[in-house]
Amino acid sequence: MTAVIATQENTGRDRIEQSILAAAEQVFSQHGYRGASLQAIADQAGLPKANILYYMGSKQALYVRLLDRMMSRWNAVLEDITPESDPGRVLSDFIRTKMVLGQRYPEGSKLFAAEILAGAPFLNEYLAGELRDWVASRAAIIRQWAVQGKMDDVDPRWLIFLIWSATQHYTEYSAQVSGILGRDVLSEEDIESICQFLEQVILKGCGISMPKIPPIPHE
Amino acid sequence: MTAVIATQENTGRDRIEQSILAAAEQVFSQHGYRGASLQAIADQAGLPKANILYYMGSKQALYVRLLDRMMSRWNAVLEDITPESDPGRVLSDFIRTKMVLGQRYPEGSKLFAAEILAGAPFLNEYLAGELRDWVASRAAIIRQWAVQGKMDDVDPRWLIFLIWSATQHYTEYSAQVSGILGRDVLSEEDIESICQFLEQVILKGCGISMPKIPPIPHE
DNA sequence: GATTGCTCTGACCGATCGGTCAATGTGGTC
DNA sequence: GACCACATTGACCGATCGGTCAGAGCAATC
Repeated sequence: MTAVIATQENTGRDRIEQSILAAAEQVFSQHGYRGASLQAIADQAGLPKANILYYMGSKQALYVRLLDRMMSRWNAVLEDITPESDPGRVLSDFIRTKMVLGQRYPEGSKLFAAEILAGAPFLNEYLAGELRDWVASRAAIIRQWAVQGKMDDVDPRWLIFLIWSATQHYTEYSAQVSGILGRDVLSEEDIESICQFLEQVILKGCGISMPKIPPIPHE
Repeated sequence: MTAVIATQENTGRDRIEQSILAAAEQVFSQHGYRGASLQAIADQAGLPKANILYYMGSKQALYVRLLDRMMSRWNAVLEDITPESDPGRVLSDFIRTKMVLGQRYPEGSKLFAAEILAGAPFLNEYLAGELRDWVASRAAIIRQWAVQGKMDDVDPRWLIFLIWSATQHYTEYSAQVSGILGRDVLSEEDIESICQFLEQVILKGCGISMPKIPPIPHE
């Protein structure tokens, strides 16, 4: 009572905003933009509804902010590959990185999926702009790997989509995967087993020998 | 005016129901169960809102009916495989059948995806029951193929999920794929190119030689 | 202790939600 | 043409939607 503790900052603006974002991510990811209600987000965050709007301005601003946050988490993926890179190592890392990202931000991934399902009304520019360029540049490098004989001559775009879809499946379809496997969440061993399966099948399927040195330790 | 045409049956009950189902599938697939409104469905169908409820009873009944219809379209897939089947032929057919289904019923596929994203509130029983058994029985057969040396010893569950996700991607993420490829819809050539890629990578990745005879002509 | 600048929130707004219902229309039977 | 079963739909219900706002709470400054 007498001592003033300055470090805790328990009700700081930042902390409140983060809790709102976390609650909103959960609700939006389940029901999409239209299906989510500010009241549900407020209940999830344990705050009055008016408080959500005080901090976030509007439903749309809150939603866009979540999309931006999720997209920023992807920026580092496949950032530094070159025609000289080892395809096995790069693709193996790509698979594991995407898998880890999905496991770390399941709500964010589902939010992204719901946005795409709705026809990407808020992400059209991003998809046809930044992301398109991202894919094009990576595809160009992969094509060079094929020319160099490091791998089979497969369409790089389909390869990228394959890795995206195969890894995303385990977060966005977690309800289906859980129902079929008969457990609520995937264990560490499950994840490792899936990663090894995807590495083995995709690399071998593209005519790439497995990398000798184990990939970067994720985390 | 004078001649009564009895064959057209332009306002028959069945025709109206089908048009409502088509409209509802489109709206539900975009916005999910919560996000879809009966008014939007009615507008899409060109009918008054009360008419929708007269034919379908309730929003939930309409939704469940759409889910049932979509699931029934899957029943024939991988129905008649045995331990003696040729893995290459079976998996190749599986890939093409799933791809064609997704292209034929894009709204139904997206509806299914939205339901899973929401946590599968209406499909929990199905997933943990019928579908689980379906996967288990197919997985058992695939495992026998591996024992017989027809293919590598990969986890059949991950293989099934891989084919599901890779094919579904092109319908459920069509907005993303379109944005990246820079065209509104995938051409016949695109689809064929994707099928060949998936066949090649997945079969080779599982240690299966490509089937000599081309697969069943779809359609 | 008066003033100031945020933080917070109950009460409220018009619009829309899923759903009900009474009234009217329609086609066939006797 | 009276009757009947179904088809159709405008009007309405209470609940909830996203969003606004006035005012209470509160800590710091003077």
